[in-house]
Amino acid sequence: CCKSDMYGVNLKSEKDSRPESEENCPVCGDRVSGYHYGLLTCESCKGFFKRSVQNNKHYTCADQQSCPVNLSQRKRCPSCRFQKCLAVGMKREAVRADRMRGGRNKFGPLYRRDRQMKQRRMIKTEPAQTHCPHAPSDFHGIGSQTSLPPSSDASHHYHTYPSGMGHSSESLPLDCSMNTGRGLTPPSLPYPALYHCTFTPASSPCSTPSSSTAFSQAFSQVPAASPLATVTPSFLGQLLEGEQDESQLCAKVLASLQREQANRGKHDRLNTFSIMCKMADQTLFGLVEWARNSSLFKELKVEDQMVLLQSCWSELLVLDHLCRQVTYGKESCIYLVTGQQIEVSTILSQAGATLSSLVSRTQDLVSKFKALQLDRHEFVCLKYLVLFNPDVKSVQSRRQVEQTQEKVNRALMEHTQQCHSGQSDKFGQLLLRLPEVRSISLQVEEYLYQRHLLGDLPCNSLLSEMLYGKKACEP
DNA sequence: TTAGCCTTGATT
DNA sequence: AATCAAGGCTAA
Repeated sequence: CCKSDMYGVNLKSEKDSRPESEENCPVCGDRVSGYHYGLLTCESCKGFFKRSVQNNKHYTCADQQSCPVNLSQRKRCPSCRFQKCLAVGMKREAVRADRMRGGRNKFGPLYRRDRQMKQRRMIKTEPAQTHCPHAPSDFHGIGSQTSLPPSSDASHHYHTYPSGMGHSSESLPLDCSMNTGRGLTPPSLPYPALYHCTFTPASSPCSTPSSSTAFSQAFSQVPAASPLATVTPSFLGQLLEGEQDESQLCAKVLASLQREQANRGKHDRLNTFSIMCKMADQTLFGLVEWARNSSLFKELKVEDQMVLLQSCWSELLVLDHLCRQVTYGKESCIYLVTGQQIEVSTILSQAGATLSSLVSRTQDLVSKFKALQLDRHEFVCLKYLVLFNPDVKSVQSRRQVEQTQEKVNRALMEHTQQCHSGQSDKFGQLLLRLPEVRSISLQVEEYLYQRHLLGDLPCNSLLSEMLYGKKACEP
């Protein structure tokens, strides 16, 4: 069968075929040694967390509470390390007050569910049946829950990790113009506390039948109750509070994709491009929600809100993508919002010119951002700077937008100077990247529009609506 | 203090 | 009996 090597992307290098779980510790990136205090972590973070809780430690960060926590620097700032432990979902309650040894705790079932989910996502749906690269493809790993034939031999294929046996069917046969090649590696959640976000009640925006437009729906959503419990003193802190939780977003997107696949027939699966569009669409929903919950944004007239979002949605998507790569992305892989990863080389070897160039440009930018060691504060600022763009035509309260942008700009400047005084002119470096973000986002729009003309774009999506809306406004 | 290895013991 | 996440121990 031709499916094995026709895309030439099946096996990773020898050295990559690790004998154990693919996952890395969400705190420091070290090798995981099992479930500890709520999720898969490495041995050292397990120990660190245990000591911290047992001895009731209260660390203080000597810097700005945004120190990098990784394998080489995890010892540097216990405060930020502990914060990150909590942030990724390690549970204090799992540390025993009575210090009793052995046995199991109440998290046992959680671990089991998590394992099941991970395994399910590794199981592919169906063996690739077509030899024709023109045929639409499955997206292995998504929707497997609902589409897995009960007693199909397919169910036996993926009990081990994918790279080991060279499962050729792992490579996705895709429509020619956008091959992403090799199957996605099983998602390792950035914040693997997936059990936190077991599926949301089916009220997510995407499932709404389209009586009105997606955009107005996104706008008519009742804004989520803002988590105002803790009020951070700093302006930057407030901006950061509005950030959505990546694991929740991930779960939401996965759930929506699974619903979508479930609603389709066995032979009517979404192809990879469509799935990417759906992911982008869901991410976009999240970004609109983010903006709308932001107190700064709420101060604007609704008309201005819509115009601004209409103008910068693709830039926000690009920034969001960049942030995800910088935070979770491994070298040479693209990290999707679902937690899945695609090898860049794979995409480059199979994508057309436009997409290749897009991916390369974006990866270049990722490297630059990584080199600059962007922290979360800075990313949020960039998002705000992009959102509050006073140059957008037909903004009514231009002055207000301008002032907000200046305020965020100042906050960003002060932050970079205070927190990263070592990096001279980090502030300037950050701002200098924005034109490239803009340019990439325009190229994305252009690319999507081309695909739309080819009829490839799923309709009734916020994504397509934004795209057409903007095209309609252009001269 | 850190982190790798060891012991424990309820659950499967 | 096997599993595996708790806590414990100890050299660096």
